[in-house]
Amino acid sequence: MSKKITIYDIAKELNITAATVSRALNNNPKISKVTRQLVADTAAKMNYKQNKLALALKSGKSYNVGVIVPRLDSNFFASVIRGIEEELHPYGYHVIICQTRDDKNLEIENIDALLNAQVDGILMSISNVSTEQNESFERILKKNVPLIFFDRKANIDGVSTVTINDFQGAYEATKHLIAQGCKRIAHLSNNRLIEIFRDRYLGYKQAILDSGLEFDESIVIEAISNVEDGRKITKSLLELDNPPDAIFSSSDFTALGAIQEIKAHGLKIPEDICVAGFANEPFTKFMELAITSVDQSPLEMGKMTAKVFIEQINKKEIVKIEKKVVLNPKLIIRESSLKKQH
Amino acid sequence: MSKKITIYDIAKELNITAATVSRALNNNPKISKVTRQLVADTAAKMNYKQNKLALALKSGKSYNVGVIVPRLDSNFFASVIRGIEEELHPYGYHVIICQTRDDKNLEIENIDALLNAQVDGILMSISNVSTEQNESFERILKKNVPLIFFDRKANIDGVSTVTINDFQGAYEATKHLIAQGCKRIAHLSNNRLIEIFRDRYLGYKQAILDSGLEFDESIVIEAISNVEDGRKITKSLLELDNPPDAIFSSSDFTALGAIQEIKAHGLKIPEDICVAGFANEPFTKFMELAITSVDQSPLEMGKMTAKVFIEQINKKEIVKIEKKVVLNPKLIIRESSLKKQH
DNA sequence: TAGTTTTGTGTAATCGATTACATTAATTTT
DNA sequence: AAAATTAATGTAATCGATTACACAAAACTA
Repeated sequence: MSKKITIYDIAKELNITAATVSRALNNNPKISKVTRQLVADTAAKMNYKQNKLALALKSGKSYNVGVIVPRLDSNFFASVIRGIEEELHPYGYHVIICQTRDDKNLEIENIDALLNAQVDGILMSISNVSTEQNESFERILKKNVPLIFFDRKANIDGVSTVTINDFQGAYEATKHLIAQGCKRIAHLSNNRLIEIFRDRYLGYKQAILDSGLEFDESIVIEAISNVEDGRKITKSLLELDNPPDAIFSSSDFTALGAIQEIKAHGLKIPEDICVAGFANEPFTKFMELAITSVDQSPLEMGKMTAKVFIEQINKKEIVKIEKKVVLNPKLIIRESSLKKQH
Repeated sequence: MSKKITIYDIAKELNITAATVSRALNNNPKISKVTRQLVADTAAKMNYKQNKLALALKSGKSYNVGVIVPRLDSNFFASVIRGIEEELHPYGYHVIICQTRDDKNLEIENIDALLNAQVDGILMSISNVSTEQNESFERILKKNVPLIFFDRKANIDGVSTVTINDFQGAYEATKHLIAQGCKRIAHLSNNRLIEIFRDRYLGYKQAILDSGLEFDESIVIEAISNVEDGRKITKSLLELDNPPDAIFSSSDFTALGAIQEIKAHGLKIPEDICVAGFANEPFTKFMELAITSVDQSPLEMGKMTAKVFIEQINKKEIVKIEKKVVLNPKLIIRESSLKKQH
C-alpha cells in the first residue's frame, strides 16, 4: 500500500535537492546543522528507510556474505553458521546460506549465484566431491571476492582457511585409547580425499606408530557417516579372528553404530572394547554410556572465520593476505573409553 | 583484478546499444536471431555475468527472502531452514538468515534490516519475548512484503502460518501414557504465552480430562528447555508425597533431564515411571533407552512454509490471502514409555 | 574595497540493468 | 509506386542512492 519514501520525496517536501538530503542523512559536515536537523526530522516523520539495494549498486558493497555448506541440518555446520552470523551481525553483514548436498554441480551453481548477487565474500566448507574443481574457486578470486574455507578446505594459493587440527585430535584420541591399555585399535575412516578425514587417519596412524604398536591397515575401514554403516562395519570387525579391542571413529554417528553393535554382541564397553568418536555431537554427552569424542568448537570456528573475513575486507585491495588459522581440538573423555583405575 | 563486464561493454564491442544487448540476452523476439546469437556468443566470450543487484533495483525484486529464527543451532530450526532453502532454490531465491536469540530488540532490528535490504518476503518464528510487539509485523505488511510465520506464530490478520497441531501432539502423547496405565501424569511445560507451549499444555490437560483422570495443576511446572532444568524440576516432583507415575515434557531436553533424575533415584523406566518428550530431537532415537517423542517434521514444515510464500508471491497484489497450514504431529513411541505387554 | 576563502547547495554523472517510446529500414499491400 | 505494416534497433528515462565538480553568497583578508 504505502509508497516507498525516497530521498527525492524528502527533497521535494523541503524544496531542496536529493543530493543535499543524501549528504544531510550521512551527516556530511558541509551541510549546515539546521538543514541536517530538518532533513533528519522530515525523514523520521515521513518514515524514510534507506534502500540498501541502491546503496549496494552504487557503492559496490552489498553487505551480504555467502556461506556454503554441504548441509544445514547438522549440528556442526549449524553451529559454525551461528558463529558466523553472530560475529558479522555487528558489522551489518547479512548471511546468505547455500547447501551443496555434496553435489558438485550445486556447488558450482551456488558459487555463481552468489557472485552474481554481488556478495562481499564467500565463506565455505567444500563438498565431498569438489576435490579438484578449482575452476569455480579461481573465478571467485579473479573477481577479488574474499574466499575463506572453514573445516573442509581445498588447498588454493591466496585463500585463507580456518580449520581444526584434525591430526592432533585424532592423535590424542588414539593415544588416550592406548593409555587405557588398548593394543589393537580399529579406525572407522571416511573418504580420505577430503583433508579432514585424511588427517584424522594420519593422526591415528602416527599415534599407533609412536607407541610401538603394530599398525594394521586391514582394520582401517572407510564408512559413510551414519549409524547403520557404523554397525555394519563394526559387525565385520567383531567377526574377525583377531577382533580389535578399541575403535576410533572419525564420526560420532559411526561410533554410535559401533557401540550398538558391540553391545549386541554381548561385549562390554569400555571393559572389552573402548570406543571414541569425533565431533562431539550433542548426543555423545546425553547417552547413558556417554561417548568419548573430539570437540571441534564449531561456534569458535564460525566466529574465527568471520573475523578473518572482516580482516581481509579491511586490507588494501592490493595486498593478498593468506591466513591459516588452526584451532585446537579438545578431547572429551567419557565413559565409552574410560576404564576404571586398575 | 579483472574488470566487471557489463552490457555496455558488450554493446561497445559490437557497436550496438546496451538496450539491444539487454533485449538480446533476454531473448526478446523483437531482436533478430542473428543479433541474439552474436550477443550471446560475445557475452560468453567476454565472460559476462548479469549483476543481480542492478536487476533487483530496477525490478523491485531482490530474489532474497529473510528467515528469522530464535537460534540457528537447534536441530529443529536448522531442519526447517534446510527445508526452506531446498524448496526455494529451484525458484532462484536466496535465503538470508537472522537470529533473534530471544531478544526483542534484535528481532525488531532484524526485521528492519531485512526490509531495508528489500527482501521479497520474511519467513519467521517469533521469539519468546515478542508477544505483542505487533508494530514491526505491521510495518512488514504495510510494505506489502509477504510475511509467513512457522511454528511459533503471532496471531495477526492477513498473515499466513505453517504450524503443527501442538494440541493434538500433546493429546496423543498423553493418551498414550494413559493407555500404558499411568494415572498421575506430570507435565514439564514452558512459557505459555507462546502459543505452542500453551497448546501442548491444553492438549495434555484435555487428554487427562477426557480419560476421567484427576487433573492436578500442581504437577504442571514451567521449565526452561534444557537438561538441567528437567533434572531439577523432576527432583522436586519425585520428592512429593504423591509423586507422578509419568512425565510428559514439552521438550526433549527436559525429558532427558527427567530420565536422568529418575534413574538417579533408583526408579525404573518405563516400569515405575513413563516419560515422553516433544520434538523428536535426534538424540531421543539414539539413547540406549530411546525416548518417546512427538515428531514435528521440521523439514516438511520448512518446505511448506516456502510453498506458501511462493503461492503468495504469485497472487495479484490486491488479493490478501491468509493461509493457515497445520501439519499433523507424529507420536513416536519408544522404550521410555512402552511397558511390556501385560 | 577588491580579492580570497569558506560555507552550503545545486547540477549532473554514475552504479548496471530494463523498457516505453521513438525511429529507420525493409517488406507488404493496394 | 505510394501507403501501410512490420521488423530491428536506438534514445532516454527509471530504479534510489552517492559524489565530483560547479557555483553563489557570505565571511574574511589585506
